[in-house]
Amino acid sequence: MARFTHPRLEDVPLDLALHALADPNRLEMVARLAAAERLRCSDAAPCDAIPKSTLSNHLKLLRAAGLIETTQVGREMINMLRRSEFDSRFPGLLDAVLANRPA
Amino acid sequence: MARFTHPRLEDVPLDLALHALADPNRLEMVARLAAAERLRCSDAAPCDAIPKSTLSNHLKLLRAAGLIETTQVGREMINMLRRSEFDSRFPGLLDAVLANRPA
DNA sequence: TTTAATAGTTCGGGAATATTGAACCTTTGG
DNA sequence: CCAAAGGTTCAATATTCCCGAACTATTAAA
Repeated sequence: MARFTHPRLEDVPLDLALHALADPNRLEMVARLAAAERLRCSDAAPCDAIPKSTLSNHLKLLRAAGLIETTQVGREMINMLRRSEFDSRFPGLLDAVLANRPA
Repeated sequence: MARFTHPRLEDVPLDLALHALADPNRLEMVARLAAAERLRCSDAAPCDAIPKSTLSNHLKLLRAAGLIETTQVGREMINMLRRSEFDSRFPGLLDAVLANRPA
């Protein structure tokens, strides 16, 4: 019954977006999603040491920040970056953040 | 005896910088500093409703993120943005954030 | 030279957030 | 139908944040 709610980008405040990106784990997840189009939750994980519930919570935050969209496919939750929408809302922001991400 | 410690920009992680910017009050303060060169703490405040101790704490965070430099002059603490240093460390980041700041 | 005011910092405790183990829900394979 | 896979939700713990009260340092006034 897991249905997700996605905000309209115009309703996402800058602070929320920045806060979502201001975490090493979430940023890594965003980077993976930026490189991969669509990923299951477990594949979007920044590492395997992170608990499932924490991962789920991070994804929820990224959704609330308008960064990702999640849809259920079978028993998997497929995540994808809302890149063009996010870029329209905050021009240049995601590029700048990703470009400055540590190697 | 208030002497402040400023990090080398190379020691500032991206997450810390983003976290510092991911707060409406602090972002407003950064914007004011970006427009004014040098400001006393009370003049850098985002509004007058904010308690002194909270303000002081915000400034401490901005310092730790390498965003501002504080020096004591008489009984005032003068703050200025470390713009060029920050820009060298995180190219395009501050510009992108400031450009997307709400009106 | 006291005294008082200005400009902030620091400390401590309550409020708000984050993390995560355990229990749970759904879908699919056998 | 039963068990496993893939996640979510809940609740308890841990962490972080906010702000009043007390404090420090510098300057102005008396």
